[in-house]
Amino acid sequence: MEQQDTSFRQRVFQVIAAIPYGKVTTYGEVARLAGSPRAARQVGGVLKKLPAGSTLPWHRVINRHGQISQQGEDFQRQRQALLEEGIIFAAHSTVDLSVYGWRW
DNA sequence: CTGCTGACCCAAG
DNA sequence: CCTTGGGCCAGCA
Repeated sequence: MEQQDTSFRQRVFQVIAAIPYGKVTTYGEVARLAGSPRAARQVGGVLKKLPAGSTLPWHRVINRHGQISQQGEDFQRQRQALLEEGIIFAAHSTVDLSVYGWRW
């Protein structure tokens, strides 16, 4: 089988790195693809500690409601990044996952 | 080693 | 429809 001695964090990095430009996914999906379906929360924990200069497309990860789970400046930053990829937010800052969702 | 925390999710009411 | 409560699980003090 594949290598499972890689840390959870490592696998999360790989999963997120594979999200195509213009697409988004949820924390739950990332957790599932990383091998721990119930560790959606921890995905956020990993991203929170992401180094500032990371090239990882962390902004393409949102919650299952199609909304940004952050607040404050980070919220604004993420929204900006998504808008620049052509991802459109509805009235209530909602992303249509049936349109932009990755591997749905 | 123990306990607390959280950029979540789901089932019930 | 919205609100609660519980679980889950990796990180870190």
